[in-house]
Amino acid sequence: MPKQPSSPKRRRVRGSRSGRPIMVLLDLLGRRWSLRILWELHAQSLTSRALRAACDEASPTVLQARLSELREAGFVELDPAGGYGLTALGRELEETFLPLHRFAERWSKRQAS
Amino acid sequence: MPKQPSSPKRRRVRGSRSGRPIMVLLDLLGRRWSLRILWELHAQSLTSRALRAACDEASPTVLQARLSELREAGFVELDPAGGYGLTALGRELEETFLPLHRFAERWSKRQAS
DNA sequence: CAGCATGCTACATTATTTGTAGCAAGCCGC
DNA sequence: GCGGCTTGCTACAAATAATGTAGCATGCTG
Repeated sequence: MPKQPSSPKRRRVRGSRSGRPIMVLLDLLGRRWSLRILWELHAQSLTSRALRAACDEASPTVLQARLSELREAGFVELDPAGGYGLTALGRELEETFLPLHRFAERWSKRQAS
Repeated sequence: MPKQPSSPKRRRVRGSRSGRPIMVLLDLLGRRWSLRILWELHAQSLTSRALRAACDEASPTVLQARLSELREAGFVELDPAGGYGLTALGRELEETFLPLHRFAERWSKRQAS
């Protein structure tokens, strides 16, 4: 199977050897704080520090890393006058998550287990 | 309360100090392979090894960890006769992601940057 | 200029993930 | 009941990613 035989040059996309867009996206969103960042930016733009505060004071290192990735992906942008915000594309993506909120509420109630 | 560690010496829930369901969910889904697992289980149940194959041969350690978490969350279950599958709740959650597929396709095309 | 906020980086400490090997239990044909 | 197979799952060292704290350079405002 397509495994690195012995010369570990460099991995490909990370999280996906297939490169199928959905896999790439799933992996990107599956990194720590990615979903949370998109979520927190949902209502308004935030400065990097305000975002950090919104994200339970996550370390600036990861936040900055995620922000770079999300910017590169075109979901987030740095508005020169007012911190980070979602792009049109990012907003589209974010809307995808809206049902998640309702789901989470329902889910937490069923948490009898 | 689902999770609220009473000892202040150590970390709290991980990913959320608030314990708001959506934050807990966002954190759970934001762990590596969580989203992917739910995605791969979308069409059919898979044995742990088939799932591993579907997930680019991710290490069984994480897969097993994620599987436990997702089972505890009530999204996934181990069908004695046929491997892992989504629960009704898990299927509900998974349906939330369906628009993501279309989005990913569109996104990959706009990947001019 | 001082005072403050911003985006971002350094870096040592921890935590998580990876990769590989392997276990015990169940099933099948023999 | 013994190989030969598959299953779910675990061990564990090495690699990678995240955390927490400090701090830099820049751009304000007064």
